[in-house]
Amino acid sequence: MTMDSSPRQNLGISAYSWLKRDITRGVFQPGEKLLMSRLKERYGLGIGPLREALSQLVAERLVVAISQRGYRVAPMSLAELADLYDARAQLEGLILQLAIERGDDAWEAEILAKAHTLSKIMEVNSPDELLDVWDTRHKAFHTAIASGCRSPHLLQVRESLFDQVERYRHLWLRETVFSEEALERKRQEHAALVEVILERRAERAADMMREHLMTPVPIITEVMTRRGLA
Amino acid sequence: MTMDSSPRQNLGISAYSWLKRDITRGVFQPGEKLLMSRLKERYGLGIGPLREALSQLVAERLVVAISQRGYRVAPMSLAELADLYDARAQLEGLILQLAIERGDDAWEAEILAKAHTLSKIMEVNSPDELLDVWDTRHKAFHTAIASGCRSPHLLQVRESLFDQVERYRHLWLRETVFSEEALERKRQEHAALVEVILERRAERAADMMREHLMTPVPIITEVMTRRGLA
DNA sequence: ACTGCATCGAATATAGATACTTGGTATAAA
DNA sequence: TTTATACCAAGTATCTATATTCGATGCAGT
Repeated sequence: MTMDSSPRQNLGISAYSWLKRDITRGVFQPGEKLLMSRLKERYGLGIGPLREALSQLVAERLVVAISQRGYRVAPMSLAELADLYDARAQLEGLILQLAIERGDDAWEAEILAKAHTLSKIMEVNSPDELLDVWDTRHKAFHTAIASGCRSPHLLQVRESLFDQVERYRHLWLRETVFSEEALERKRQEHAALVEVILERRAERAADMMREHLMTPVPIITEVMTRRGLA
Repeated sequence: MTMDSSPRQNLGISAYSWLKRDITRGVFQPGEKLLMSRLKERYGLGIGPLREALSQLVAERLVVAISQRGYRVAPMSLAELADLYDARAQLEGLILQLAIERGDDAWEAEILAKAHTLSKIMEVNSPDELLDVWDTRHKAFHTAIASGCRSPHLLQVRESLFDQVERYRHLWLRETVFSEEALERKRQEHAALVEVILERRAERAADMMREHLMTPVPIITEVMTRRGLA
């Protein structure tokens, strides 16, 4: 049988996924030194694959390498928060304008589908499950909108900024998802966004998108200050 | 003496620079398999540092990794050429609009300085030197314009697309720099661009920038077709 | 001609050797 | 007495070399 269930994934690639997840989830603090001995123990891997994974994360700016002095988790700061969200909002605005120019009927349908799935979340057992489900569907909704631009490379660049922002966004998620009031506001913003998009009002839609994406900034600033991360 | 002149750069980082250079310069063909034995021999390094360098290049999409089957140079295609240049033109347009909103007097001065340096190239000994000098100054000119957006992360994303496009751009360079006619046209486009930027006409400037950045596409398409790279 | 087996080559991982940095302590000078 | 510097020891990153595993190719046998 050639249908082997184990495609034998390269250990470096697995190490990459696990490390990325642990960094964005805050298992490793910003600025923290990533000791090879610790990582070896935690993931049960040799140094080689770990160095490979770390090299990739350096390229994605989630980890910084200091020559001959090992690796550290990239630091977080209020300045980076502001710039990262601004850059992302501007880029997403551009992508949305292009999507409105270039998107077809299937694109519109996909947006409506994802918006519906997002707005109707029920039957969740635990708060953590709510967070996971809402987050997944929220991402899917925004990705559906962006995909209309039909440019793989713009979408790739969008992904890259998204990965960098994820650590900050994670701080915001807990504050938002567990507040019925905040959740309701998001619901309204999304509905308004969909409406303007379907009317193909590019300029207005881009403005709304930029504004929508900037709303978490004050909240995250507050959380970071409170926790002394700034 | 603590002033050691050798900061003892990690071999992985050097390997990264050399490999990147050799890939963008076409020493390794698109799609070509990167044999560890070959690389070891060529750069005089062990496998470890090479794997590190390759991992970073994978994150930058210049190399693709096939699990358990080593690494290959990322393929080139007409489809990627078109999308890459489109994405870059759109992004650069956005950045220019922001730069015109946000740039100060020092920014304007820097643009004028770089434009002047670019337009007055003389005293070159060889054609290859002309290519190098012109390319360096051309990049500096465009970077000076972009830097006005004051967003490190947008500039970082711009760099990333630029690195990906460099292989294609290199094909175009030889066709343009060695033609006095093409060079003169570029000179005029740059002058017109500077004029509109200094007048702070954001919309018009962005349009011109997008158009300016798309001009190499037909030429590169022609070269690729001629050489059977498509 | 096709299938199964063996051999070869390449990628991957681990383990060990080397060289660097860092923190502490002791000594000397102010 | 205090401060600064130099030296020493422990820990850590980095590299090279070796072993293992996986895939591919060629040959032989049916």
